[in-house]
Amino acid sequence: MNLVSQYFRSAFSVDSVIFGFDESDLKVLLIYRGADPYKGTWALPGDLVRLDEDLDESARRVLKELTGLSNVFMEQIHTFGKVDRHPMGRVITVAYYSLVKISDFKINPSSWAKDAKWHSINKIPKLPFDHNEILEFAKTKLKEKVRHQPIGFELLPEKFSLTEIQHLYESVLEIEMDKRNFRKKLLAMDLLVDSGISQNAVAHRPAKLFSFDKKKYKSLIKKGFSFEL
Amino acid sequence: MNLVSQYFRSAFSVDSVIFGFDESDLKVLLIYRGADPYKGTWALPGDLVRLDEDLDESARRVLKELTGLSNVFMEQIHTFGKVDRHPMGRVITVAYYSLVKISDFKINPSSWAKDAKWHSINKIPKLPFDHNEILEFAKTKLKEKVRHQPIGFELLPEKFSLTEIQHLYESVLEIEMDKRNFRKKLLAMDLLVDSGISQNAVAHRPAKLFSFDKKKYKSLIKKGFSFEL
DNA sequence: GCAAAAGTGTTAGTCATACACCCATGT
DNA sequence: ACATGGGTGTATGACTAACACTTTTGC
Repeated sequence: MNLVSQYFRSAFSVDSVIFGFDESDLKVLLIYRGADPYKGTWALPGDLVRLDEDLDESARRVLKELTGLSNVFMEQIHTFGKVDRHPMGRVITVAYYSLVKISDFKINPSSWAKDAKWHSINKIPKLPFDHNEILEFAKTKLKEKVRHQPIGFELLPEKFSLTEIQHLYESVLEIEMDKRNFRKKLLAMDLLVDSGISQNAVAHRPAKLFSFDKKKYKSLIKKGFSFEL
Repeated sequence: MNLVSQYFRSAFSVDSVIFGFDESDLKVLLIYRGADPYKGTWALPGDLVRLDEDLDESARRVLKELTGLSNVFMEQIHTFGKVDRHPMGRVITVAYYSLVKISDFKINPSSWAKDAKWHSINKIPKLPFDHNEILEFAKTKLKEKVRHQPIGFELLPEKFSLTEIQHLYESVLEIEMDKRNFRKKLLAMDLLVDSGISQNAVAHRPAKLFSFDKKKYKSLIKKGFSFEL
């Protein structure tokens, strides 16, 4: 048996955990599978990697086909490679997660996805393949990352209130945080700019809206600053 | 073109960054390739994954073939999948790192490795494929991990002095640390047990030797303790 | 007795935590 | 006027960082 017949008989896929945040709730975008295997079940979006595309490219293609979005925070999580994880043959999958602003787009059903819906992170159904395991890895990775890099903002609209960002942290980390201490720490980093705008039409004192100063963050990084929340 | 002919024409490999520590120096085990491609160059040990083995199994097999060791700390780093990274076809590689005690074994040259040698982390030659990039990822991952989990001990003999473990941290993290503060913090965690033994035949005051109490660590973890250095 | 690394405490400053009331708006 | 969430400061304890001299051994 030569090398080609012995080894070059496998495939790899990418699967994406797409996180969004809405109404104080962390959400994940699941698709309703329109193709076998597991046609007709909720699953993570993903696809086989084409022979002529890089892994990261492939993950971005999947995201773009589904959401139309392309400049999005995305990172590799882990690769899952149990022998029998895929019913059609030896397929390992490289898992990615990405962070999107829910309000930025409408979902485009595609060839492999008949439908797609946001699912609250606490109400995830049983998923096919090893997708529940992948999702657990994604949550853990997001928890670690969000404390050491200012990626939470990727999930919020351009302008947001301090309470919104706090709720985001609380729901990602699954802990409660003290309002005064949270604000003190976050504002002390000097990475938020007061937009001068406030909420309106809310039945309480309107909150000031801030935005994240990406340029300032990058320049602070160069000076040795390290984000931590 | 059906699915099999279109996609099931690729392979995947595992590559291992095997770290060791000796004489105050972090080292990496490189092999001298005995097979094409890149026969006759230093490279990371690795092999194609067999169709009937899990990814992690495969990484452990590579390590065992080379060193004979099997109960070793090992963790996945990242998966590298540029289209043209391998000259023989579409091969993505899943990179792992492991931490071994250098004194525990002698290297076994194997089918794919004509020879193997420890290379100081600061003197790594140009490596084939994307192996230099993999090594950089491994270093970064190790730096992050060693601060949040007591894995440094995996690189030291059963019994070690406080100065040895400090040097290990210094060379992994590429920083200098204060002797008194380091000891205070480490001993305060109450994870080291004084073996009652000291160094001998050293031309200075002999150091006490300690060992790491794995059981105690596991029980503290359950109570919510989190390691941090 | 000299060289070499081991071992050991205190102080000052910074950071994390805990905590409660008044304010602005819509209904 | 009431309900709702927005906005703000202080005090205490914990942790971090900086720093220098004595001890034990081999040669």
